[in-house]
Amino acid sequence: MNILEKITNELDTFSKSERKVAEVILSSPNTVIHSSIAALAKQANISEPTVNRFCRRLDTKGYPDFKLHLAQSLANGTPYVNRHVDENDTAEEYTSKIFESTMANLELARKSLYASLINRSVDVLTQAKKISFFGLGASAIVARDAQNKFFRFNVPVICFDDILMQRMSAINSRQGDVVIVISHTGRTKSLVEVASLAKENDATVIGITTKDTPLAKECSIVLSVDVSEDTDLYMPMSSRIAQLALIDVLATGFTLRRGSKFRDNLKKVKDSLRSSRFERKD
Amino acid sequence: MNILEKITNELDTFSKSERKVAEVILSSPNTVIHSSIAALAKQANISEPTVNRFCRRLDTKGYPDFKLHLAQSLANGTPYVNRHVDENDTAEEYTSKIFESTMANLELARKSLYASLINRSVDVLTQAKKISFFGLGASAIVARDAQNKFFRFNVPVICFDDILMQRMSAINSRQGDVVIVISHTGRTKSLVEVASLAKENDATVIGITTKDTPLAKECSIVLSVDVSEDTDLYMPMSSRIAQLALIDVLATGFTLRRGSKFRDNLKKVKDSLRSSRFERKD
DNA sequence: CACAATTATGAAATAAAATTTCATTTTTCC
DNA sequence: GGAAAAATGAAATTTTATTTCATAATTGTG
Repeated sequence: MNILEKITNELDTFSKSERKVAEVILSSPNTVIHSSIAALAKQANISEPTVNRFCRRLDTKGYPDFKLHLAQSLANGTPYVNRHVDENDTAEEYTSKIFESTMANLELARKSLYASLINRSVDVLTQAKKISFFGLGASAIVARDAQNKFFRFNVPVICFDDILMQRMSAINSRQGDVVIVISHTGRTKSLVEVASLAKENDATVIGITTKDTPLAKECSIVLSVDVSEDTDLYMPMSSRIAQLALIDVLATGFTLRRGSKFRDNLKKVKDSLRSSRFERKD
Repeated sequence: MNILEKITNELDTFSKSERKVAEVILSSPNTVIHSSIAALAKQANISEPTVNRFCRRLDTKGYPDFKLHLAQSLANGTPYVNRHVDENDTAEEYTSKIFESTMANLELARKSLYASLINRSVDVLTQAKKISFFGLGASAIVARDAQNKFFRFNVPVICFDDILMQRMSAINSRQGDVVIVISHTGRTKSLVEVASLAKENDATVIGITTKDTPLAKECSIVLSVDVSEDTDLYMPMSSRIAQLALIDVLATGFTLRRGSKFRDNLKKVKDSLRSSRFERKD
């Protein structure tokens, strides 16, 4: 794990002096990697051994080793940590925080995905007689986006964002149909029922949700998209963004699997939109 | 520049002994970052001062500083660059590429946003009598998402994703209304017209689009979201994801501006959804 | 090819930095 | 309120890095 996140996470377990060090480090990690242990101790108004103990507490071998870890955390320019929006943030600050935590969440989401499951999902999607996307609330938007994407592939695709239509559609599904159910929480009752109904009617049910949830249990394939919990009131839901990225992945997998003849068709769809646009001059 | 690349590049300019150090470093950089200068000197069969001189030659302050640079080079195998999906990519590969280029695009988008314009947008949004979101195609999804978010704030908000309703709504707009027009290309004819109509009727028009486009010219405020061009057929549009992040930013700014009493209200909306969900056990 | 000039190298000395030890202070818990 | 435990820092020690300087290797010149 990123050592900066680790420090943030364990902030409560630190002693008073250790917290002082932690604060100095978090506020200007880029300075710290160029400071000696003495300089850092002075900045935090504590002694050198305390800094050393602090480093060991974080499972590093000592101060130099700690700096190495810190340097690695900072390698990507800006550390994509989940920083929380604060009441007194300027526009500049909350903009940065939101973009950064969105990126951090995408990183998290990617790590939680298994290539083999994506492969299987693409398999069943390319074989599907009909593809349905179901979502509610924020996830309804993801379902619509998916419909948009797969519609271009010229395959039978539907999308519903109301409970009744979803139920009816699920009941009418049959072997060879693929139903993709999208829900971040995986606990929305009606969606869990829809998944269950679709499964009873022999459709393949793919869940884009968090693992180990009631919804996940009803699915044939679970594509788990883990993002950090949005416990903070100010923090927007990054889950839908991670879900959209996953839709992109599935759509790309679909395109690749279908081969080159199919891709010519895709280009036609793109070109067909041209006349509705103003020409570019450049 | 990455220090490992730098070593490789300058390999010819090194002296005999320096090359020995370079080779040891290049062959197992991960060991080196945990070695002392003495250990490395011994491994390369040269003296400690030579290692030190080698480090300085590469514009680092000394051996410890050199290790820091090395650690950063090794930190993240792949930086968030825009890598293109290739026909022969495995699921693992295209998943990584898509997530990474999405992150790279978010980074780009963030850089193209001006805090002052976000501030002004939040200003007009908090003052607005009515807020309308208009988008077509992929941007329609963004508009819906925005409606979803702002609806929770208990303000009059509408969203249309068909041309006729957008036109009618634009014609009926008046002073104090805010119209947010979303379009990645900024060249969709009907949307440019809608923006123009809304402006004629004294609404404040905020464009979420690319700068210097026909649409941008019609807007009172342009929030430019630059992402790298999706010239590649396989590459999905990251623009909508950047737009969604921007919506998050606006919504957050809105919440912050409205103050604490308003936020209690937000919490109520969140809580009201609880009964539709399965309880968590943990 | 000799031989000065330049450059590269390493042994030893020095300096700097980090760590350990241990006494003192602070906190916690009965 | 006071003993036990934990936290902290001063000083000593150890480890690590750097500088100095003498020597070796290389280069260029006549």
